[in-house]
Amino acid sequence: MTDALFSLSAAPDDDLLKGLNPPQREAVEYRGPALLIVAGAGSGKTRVLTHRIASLLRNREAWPSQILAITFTNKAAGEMRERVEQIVGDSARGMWIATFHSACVRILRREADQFGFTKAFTIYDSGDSRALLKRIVREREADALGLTPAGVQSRISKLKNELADAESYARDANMSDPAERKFVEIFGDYQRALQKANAFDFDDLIAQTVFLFRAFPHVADVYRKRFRHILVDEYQDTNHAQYQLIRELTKPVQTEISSGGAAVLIPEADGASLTVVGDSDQSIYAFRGADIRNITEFERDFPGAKVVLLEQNYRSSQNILDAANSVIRNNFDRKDKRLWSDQGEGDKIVGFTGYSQHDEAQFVADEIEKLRRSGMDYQQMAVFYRTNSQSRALEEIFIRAAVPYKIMGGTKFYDRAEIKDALAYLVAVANPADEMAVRRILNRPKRGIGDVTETTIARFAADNGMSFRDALAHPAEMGLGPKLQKAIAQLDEVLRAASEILQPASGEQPPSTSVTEALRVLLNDSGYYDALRRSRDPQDEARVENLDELVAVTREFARNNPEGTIVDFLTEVALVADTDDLDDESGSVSLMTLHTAKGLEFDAVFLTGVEEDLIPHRISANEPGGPQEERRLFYVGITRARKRLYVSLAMTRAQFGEVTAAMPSRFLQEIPALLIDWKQSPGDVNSRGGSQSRALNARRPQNDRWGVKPLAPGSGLKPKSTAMDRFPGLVTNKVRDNGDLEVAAGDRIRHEDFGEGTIDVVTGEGAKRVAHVRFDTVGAKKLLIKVAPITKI
DNA sequence: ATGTTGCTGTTTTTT
DNA sequence: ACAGCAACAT
Repeated sequence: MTDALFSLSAAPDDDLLKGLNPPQREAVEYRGPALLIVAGAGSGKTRVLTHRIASLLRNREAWPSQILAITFTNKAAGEMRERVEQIVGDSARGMWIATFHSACVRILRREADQFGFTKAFTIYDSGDSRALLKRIVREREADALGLTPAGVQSRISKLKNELADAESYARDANMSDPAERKFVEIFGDYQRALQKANAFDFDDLIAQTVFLFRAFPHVADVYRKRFRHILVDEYQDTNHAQYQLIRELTKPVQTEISSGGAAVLIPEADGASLTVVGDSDQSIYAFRGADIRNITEFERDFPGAKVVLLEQNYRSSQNILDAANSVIRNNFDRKDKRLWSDQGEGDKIVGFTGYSQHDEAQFVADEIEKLRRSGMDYQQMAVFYRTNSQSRALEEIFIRAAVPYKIMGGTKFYDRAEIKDALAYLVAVANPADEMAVRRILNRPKRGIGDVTETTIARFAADNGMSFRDALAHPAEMGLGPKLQKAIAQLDEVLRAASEILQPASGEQPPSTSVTEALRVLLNDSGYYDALRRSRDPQDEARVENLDELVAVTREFARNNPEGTIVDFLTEVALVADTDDLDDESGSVSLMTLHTAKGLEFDAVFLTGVEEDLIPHRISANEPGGPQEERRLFYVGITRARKRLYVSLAMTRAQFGEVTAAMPSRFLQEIPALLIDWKQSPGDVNSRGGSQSRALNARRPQNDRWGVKPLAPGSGLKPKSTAMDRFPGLVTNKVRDNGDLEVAAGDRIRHEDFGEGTIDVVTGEGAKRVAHVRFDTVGAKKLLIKVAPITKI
């Protein structure tokens, strides 16, 4: 890093400011107690943040260890660290660049002993806490009062985000309402269960850190003295607990000394300097407690705060920005802000209306291939949707069309049952107090231990004042059959063996490979692996592969963290969502929800399912501020696009197993008509009844907003059903298998939907053979030979 | 204790 | 459409 060394000694900031516009420079250079950077989409805020940090370091205004930068996702944290490292080199090491959650975990692990936890505490994800609540709701027989685990969970989460606990809530609650009383009992039970299990749920990570700081000011002071510069990204999405955490950290440090019998507070250090970056137009997490007021009232909260506005957009073409501006303008109650660009108009937005979600997906796939042929890489394209369930139709079509894709977020790797089982084994060793984890693995693989035996063990543990885990060491004393005794003893033995690997009795530090080793011992000696391999269920084959993958993850972890412990590993998997893994298995299109898309950018963006009841989502209609938040979500989607933006919808959508008619989203009409080039407008689909194949459709003249020609009575409007009739089995769920079909370049084929064509080339092998076909009428397409409805002619 | 069947609600977004 | 689950059967 000669570069970094050089720049450390060179005249400080010139290269850091080069290429920045005036407000950006000011955001980098301003020094003071509080700075708010209002950063519109694509205005270069990450650049400003990283340069600001670099400038602090270079000018020796701060040591790396005095900097705390908080982001919302691990991915963003990783990117920021990387970019700072690029500028200042290794001195970036000691900085805390982390998410709220991981920063809090670090603090809590250090201080756990102070308030009744151990360093090895477990982090419960929402699945874990729902499982726990399910048990409590059942025990308390709360379903009779209309309390469901999911409902209770979301209420508790909201309360924790407001820093309320069971007691404080009970003070204000209407305790004459039996359901309310029951809820308070459940909340209390839940919190005690967490404490007993030495566990925190997601919301606790933040809230308990705040409580810790408030209860132990001397602990808080340690961090207040340490962090002199605190920077928070995506500030518009902070909730109350996070806000209070920041407040605690930025308080001045005072020392109490007694002088003449009276205690006097002497200021010892100023509060840390706080920089926040955000854009209230991109606030999309109000539903989980984000409070937009944190940013709108920043100047009141931190008097004397400096505000810098970044409005020039360096990402998108003007047409895209115009669309974004015209949409967001419809939100009242916002400061007017207009993004502008000097990059020129760019291409028009392309619109398309499919007859069904599959038709829509086919359009997306076709356009992706067109873009690819024009030279754009797949990894520069993204498809967004409002709900995860919408990804299915897209996937089905993409597989058939051989479009390489990856789904970001969604059903997570770590949510799979076999992975959770494997992790529960590790947790049972690392944190034996976590009864949920031990119970989970009790009968996995099947050991013949059912409900009755489980209760017997729990009873024995309670009677003898030992933990559930420790009770497993005494199977002979529970009056169980010999088979059960043996099963329990074996489990106990396996856990013991793994514990010796991870936490040797000798007290010495286990090698970094110990996690991999322990996991292998646990999965093999418990019989888990064998049970899966013996099974005839074809899904179990995939499960074995997933477990192999998990083993690979532990190996990777050991490589990256030579000092890493089992607790570090479990922290990482608990906090690192799949969205974060930057697996640059390059060359695939990214599919994700609009929420996941925040903070990302792509050359080409497809906004799909732009329909009423989807975006804005039906449920949002009843929530205060809901429709506005949906509009911001749509705005976030639009502003992710650099060059090409597509909006698409379907006239019918299968939901809950039945097909319903869909309406164009109100947000579509907020985009000026002349910005959209409709390849097929909602009007086309309605008035033509879908009688023509899309590929043959010329663009309709735009008579009105959608290009709908007024319908004469009795005109050729066909019953709606024809749209569907015309596309029977465009996507069938029957799994075709052409496995043995031999095709080669030059062959003529016939496709059920696309007609006849000539094969240009065949790529791939085995089940993944792909035919690149030039059809006579619909142009070039790629087809996965194994599943395509084609015949040779 | 475990496997099978038919019923239920479910799909808003996530650290 | 589908997963998850209670009730019933093995």
